[in-house]
Amino acid sequence: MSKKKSRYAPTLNDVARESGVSAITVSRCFRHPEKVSDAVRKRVMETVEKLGYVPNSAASALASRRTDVIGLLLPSLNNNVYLDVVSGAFDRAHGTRHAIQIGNHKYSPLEEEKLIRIFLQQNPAGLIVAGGEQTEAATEMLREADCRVVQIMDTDVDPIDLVIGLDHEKAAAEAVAGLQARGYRRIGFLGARMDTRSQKRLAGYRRVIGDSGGDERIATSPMPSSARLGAQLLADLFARYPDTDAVFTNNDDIALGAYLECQRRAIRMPEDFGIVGFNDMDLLEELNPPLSTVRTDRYRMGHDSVDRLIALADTGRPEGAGVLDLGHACMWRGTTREG
Amino acid sequence: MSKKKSRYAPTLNDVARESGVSAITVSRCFRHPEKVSDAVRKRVMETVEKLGYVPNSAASALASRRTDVIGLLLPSLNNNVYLDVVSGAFDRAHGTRHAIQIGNHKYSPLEEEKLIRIFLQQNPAGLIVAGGEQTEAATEMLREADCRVVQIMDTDVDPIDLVIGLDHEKAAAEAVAGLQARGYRRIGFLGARMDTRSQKRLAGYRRVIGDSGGDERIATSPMPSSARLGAQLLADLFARYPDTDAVFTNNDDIALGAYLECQRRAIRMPEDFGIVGFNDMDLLEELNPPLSTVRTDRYRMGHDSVDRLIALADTGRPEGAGVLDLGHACMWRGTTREG
DNA sequence: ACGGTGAATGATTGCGCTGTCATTGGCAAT
DNA sequence: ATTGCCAATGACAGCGCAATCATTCACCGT
Repeated sequence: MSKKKSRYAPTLNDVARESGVSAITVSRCFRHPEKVSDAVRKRVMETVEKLGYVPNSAASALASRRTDVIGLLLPSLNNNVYLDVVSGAFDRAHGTRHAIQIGNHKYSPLEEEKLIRIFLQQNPAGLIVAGGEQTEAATEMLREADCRVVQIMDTDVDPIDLVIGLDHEKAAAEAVAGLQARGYRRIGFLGARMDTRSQKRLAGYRRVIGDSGGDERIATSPMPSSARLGAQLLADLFARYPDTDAVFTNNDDIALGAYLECQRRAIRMPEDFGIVGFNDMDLLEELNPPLSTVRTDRYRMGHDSVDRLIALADTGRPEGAGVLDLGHACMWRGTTREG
Repeated sequence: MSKKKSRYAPTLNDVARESGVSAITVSRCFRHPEKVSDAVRKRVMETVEKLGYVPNSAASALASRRTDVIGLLLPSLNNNVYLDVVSGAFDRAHGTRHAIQIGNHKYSPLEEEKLIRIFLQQNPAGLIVAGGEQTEAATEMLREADCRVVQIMDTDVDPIDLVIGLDHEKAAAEAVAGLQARGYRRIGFLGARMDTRSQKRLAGYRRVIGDSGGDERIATSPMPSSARLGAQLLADLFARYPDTDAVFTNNDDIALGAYLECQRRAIRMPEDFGIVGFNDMDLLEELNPPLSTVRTDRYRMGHDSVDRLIALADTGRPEGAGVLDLGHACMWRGTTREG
């Protein structure tokens, strides 16, 4: 297995010499094509094609003190929710000069702070953070950073530049109110991995239950979400509140667990028991009956974040601040009665 | 929203001055710590900590003509299978100086070739490809590359350096033979997105069916996998072969679709019908009955690939060639009869 | 005809780091 | 004591590119 040293890689200078212009003009053809005459640009690009020139991103980054990297900091990679964000981000970046660099801090604020520091040191074109519970220092770094920052997932955070997400409390409240409107009266909440967003969903649940004068019935766990855990949580809830007639859950994994536990106990859905999940994972629409849930647009969060960052990088306009609420949609399907 | 220019970022020279050594010694503390005396290294590292120094990867890459980036080229990001690979890769890279850079070519060999070219231009520490059907040019580039290449997913590819995967045909054959051993006699195959690996699974099915003198019953689609499609494929199969008594599927999404279609038709599993999926997605073990499937270790493929690449990068040893078969495990659960 | 104007292009310089040598000094073998 | 050797450290140059400023030249109005 002999690895040859890679073939000679052409540089800017090679392209410049070959096309009879100076190196900087070739550079401009890539970074500021509008500043080069059509004739020259055409000639240069042909040479680029001919030699198979690919810009050296390290040299470019060093000279310009910025990169075309967009950082994407996520709390987990074991979760379909973030896969969708990643997918959207990559789709948007595809074909542009921008690269997505993922960081996974595993729900650790300290780890996140470290990653932010490392990412910022590279002068990224932008940073997308799905935090919510950053350390003080992390927030400060993001605020001071000389790149744009998009905070995704939630809308009720303190905005740095741009926020793209949804209001989890509101979405949860709507789901719970929807259960009430469908005649369910003793509604419980199941939640795992109670991160900030789950807390917000719980708050939404509490608000609606409180407003209607009902009793809270809550089963949560700090463990990561899984269908198995969802089943356990429902069992817990039944043990404490046997007359519970519906649950709103933290997410679809937990909802699936509850759903299957109901099947095992031969509890009829939606007649005798209602379930509403959160996120709307594709698979669960196919169940019999299909799962009612709250749809969120994670793909678009990833996609639009990158879209905005690219737009800002290209135009340089400082515009773009604010909060973009992607909203949600309650999908009333087979695990809840007709409204 | 005023973005200050980022605070002054310390450089190697700052650390060097502050700790009373030369810049190159500081550099060595990071790249070749064994070449620096303990006393000096300790002092330097304290200064690094104090100043919050983070190496500039662009400068490092430019000067050394190599990066600590490990490329991970995948055919899809909409698929749990690859999420697991990504997850394993990131977990292993976490805390090392290595970064994982993902590329998504969406099952397009031409796109893959382009990505390989771009990635190689950066002098990555290593490249992980989940291909199987690269273009001629792509294969050639990988062969000539002066970084290590790990081919994952399959074992029956032409090895460049290291191959980490499993034998899909064998795994499929075992699953189908297992169905036969459990008394199923008219076994069908359901498959979506018939990429090379799916083709291999189909080949395994065909071999076993052929060897046992049975008739092939195959329903496939070029569409991406989904539970919905799985249900359709099973319906197709029943339309053509009403007496089919079991199916082996391409993957778990399709299996779930078939499973749910059986539920809708009130076909009893495992008594009257058997289903075996492929991949062993966590969720499906929780169903009632739990899905029988073929477990594959995608997480470990990602994890071990990065592990090997890091080991090779650190030691520089040219060792490491060969094929690492991670194997598979048939999980006989509730959708198949006892053996 | 003339200077003014602006678009197109070029020359120079340095980004922060590491490869490659060179240098120092301590220590063992003779 | 002298030599040779090796571990520890340093000086210097240059990686490939883009920011900055300088230059050229066509074209305009007067």
